[in-house]
Parts: sequence; structure tokens; C-alpha cells
Amino acid sequence: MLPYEHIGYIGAMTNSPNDVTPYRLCKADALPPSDQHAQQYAAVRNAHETELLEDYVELIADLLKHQGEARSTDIAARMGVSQATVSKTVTRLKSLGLVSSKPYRSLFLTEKGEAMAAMSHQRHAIVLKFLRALGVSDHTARIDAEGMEHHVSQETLDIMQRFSREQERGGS
Amino acid sequence: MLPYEHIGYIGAMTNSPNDVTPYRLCKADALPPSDQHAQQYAAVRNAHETELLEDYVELIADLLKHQGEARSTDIAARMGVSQATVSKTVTRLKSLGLVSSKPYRSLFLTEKGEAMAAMSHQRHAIVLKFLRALGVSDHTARIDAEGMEHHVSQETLDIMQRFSREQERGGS
DNA sequence: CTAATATTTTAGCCAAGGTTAACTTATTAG
DNA sequence: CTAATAAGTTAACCTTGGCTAAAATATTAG
Repeated sequence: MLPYEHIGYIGAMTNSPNDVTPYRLCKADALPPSDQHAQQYAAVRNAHETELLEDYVELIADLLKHQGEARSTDIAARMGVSQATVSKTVTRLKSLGLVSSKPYRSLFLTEKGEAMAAMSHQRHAIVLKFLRALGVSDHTARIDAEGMEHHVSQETLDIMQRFSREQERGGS
Repeated sequence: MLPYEHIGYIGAMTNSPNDVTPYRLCKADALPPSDQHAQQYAAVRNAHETELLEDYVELIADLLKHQGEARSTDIAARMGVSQATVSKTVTRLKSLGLVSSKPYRSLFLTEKGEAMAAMSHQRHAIVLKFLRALGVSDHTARIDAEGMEHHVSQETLDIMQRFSREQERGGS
């Protein structure tokens, strides 16, 4: 099962009316039914599976674009991780058909890898822009976006995008 | 380093001891300097370390509150995971001083566990409320909140909270 | 009280994502 | 061209967080 096709998240079963659960009033917000609850956690686990892959692929695309080539050593420096780790992960990316390279040479994205990178980049950009539009400082927005981007559904992305656009027109 | 030791903060983002590096401005689509870039990824890795622990502790608190007791079997069902997995994770939670229990008996939170649960719950509630205020559907908001909550800094939380409040007053 | 059932724990397995240290392969300076 | 350095890979190890199957402990029904 491949990463960028799971963005839609899990199935139906809407429940629970508008109990807005203000955290301070702590009104008895009931637990959702077990199976639905489980789906939420499953969605998170699911996202975790692809997170790192997306980050790598996105970073490789950025390096290719801005540096002309994507070298392990740069990836290691930018990810804050050892070269050995990069090497191992790249092996995995290759086995997944996302990256191609010859031994001891720098990296390229396959079609599939580029598709994933494009999507990842887009999501990242939307979230980052949204956070800034909300009023979050640049530094924080960057950090939060990095973490959040893998956990934002299409529905929310659309709303974020609309929000940023409106802010742009009306706000500044 | 044990991330859950410093329970004094809410946003898990900024707990690395040497995180005071000032942000350097750069073009929106340019790559940030390596070391700064690395900090972003480090923040995400850091958040991942505590995510699951927070989820457990939060769930245990919820079960205690709504069900009167927190049993492994319920946790397993709600997390969508085998009981063996729960058992192993609970062992870890106990060794971290977050949970206490006697063998074959149900679970309790230590002070530390309760503090963590409270914080986690608060963050979760803020993010969930914010997403709804933004206009995200209930179902999606729940899923996204579950994934996002661990990656939202205090700064962003504050802004989200303000947004929800304003929406509450003006919007509806 | 005992037997059946339910729950929890343990043991052994796996993959991912980290680490260091040692080795191989490029690249570059003289 | 060769030697030094830089970059990439491999091997051996660790922890987490999953799993299944089997064993131990509660709980409940008869």
C-alpha cells in the first residue's frame, strides 16, 4: 500500500453532535464508540508510516531544485542525523521505488517519488502559509508545519487554503 | 534524555536544551540553513518520542473518568491494538513513573501521569475546538486533532485558543 | 467449589529508525 | 599520479511499537 494514496483517511460513521467540550468547563464529553476511537489512532499510526518517507522525498526534491543535486551528506546535515541512517533509509526508499541512484552517487527521484514529493510539498506549503496567516511567528510556523503536515486531512487543507486566501485579500 | 521529565511545558516542541538558536530569515521557498533545518526535524522526532505515551495516559484518564476504571482490554480495543502490545507499553509507562498498577489489575495514573494527561487533554481540546471553529467537520476534526495535537507549539495553541474564542463571540 | 471463560502477562518474532565504528569508493591537492 | 580527505556503505548494536501464541491469573456460572 502506497503512501500518498491514503490521504482520504478512514471511513464513515459520523456521530457525536456538537458538544464543543470547552476544556475548562469539562462537560462530560463522552468517549466515542470503541471502533471509531480505534480508527482515529489507526489514522495516526498510518500517517507515521509514511511521514519519514515523505520528509526524505520532499527534502531530496528541494535539494535537487536548489542545489542541483541531492547528496547523502546534505540530507544527513539537514535532517540532523548520521550518514549511516540516511544510507539505510535511502535503501528503503529505493526498494519502495521512490528514489533511484547508483552506489556512491547522488540521488534522484523516480516518477513515483516526484509525485509524492510534489504532494508533500504542497501540503507543507499550505500548512505553513496557513499558520502564518493565523499570526504564528515564522520560526514557530516552520517547526509546527513540519510536524503537522502529515496529519492534516484534505478537508482541513482545503479550509486552511481558503482561510489563507481570505486573509490575504482582506487582512494585510 | 527523557522528554516526559519536563512536564512543565505544554508545547512539546521546544524542549531541547539547546534550542535557543535565533531564527534566521530566508526566502519562503529557499532552503533554510542546515542547522536550523535540522532543528525542525529534531523537534518532530522529539515529539514522536512522547506521542504514544501521551496518548496512553490521556486515554487512561478518560477511561478512569468515564468508565470508573482503566482496563487493558478497553485500551486495546480503543487503540485498535493487541492486548499484548498494551501490556508491553504499560510496562514502559510504569517504568517511567506515569502509571501504577498491581499485576492483573487495572491501571491508575501517578501524579506525573495525571499531570501529563491533563496537559495532553487540554492541548487536544484546544486543537479540536479550533478545527471545528475553522469549519472542519466533526469526524475529520477528531481524526486530525488526534494527529496534530502533539505537533502544535504553545505559541500556536495560544493563537488557536484566541481564534476559537473570537469565533464563539462574533461568528455564531 | 470447580470448571469454563475472560483478562493479563510473557516469550519470541519482526521492521523501523536511530547509533558508532570500520570499510570502500570518490574527489581533490600537490 | 598518488596521497590525503570527503563521502557513502556496511556491520553490529539499541529501543520502540507492532504481532501471535502460550501461560498465568481473575472472574463467573453451575
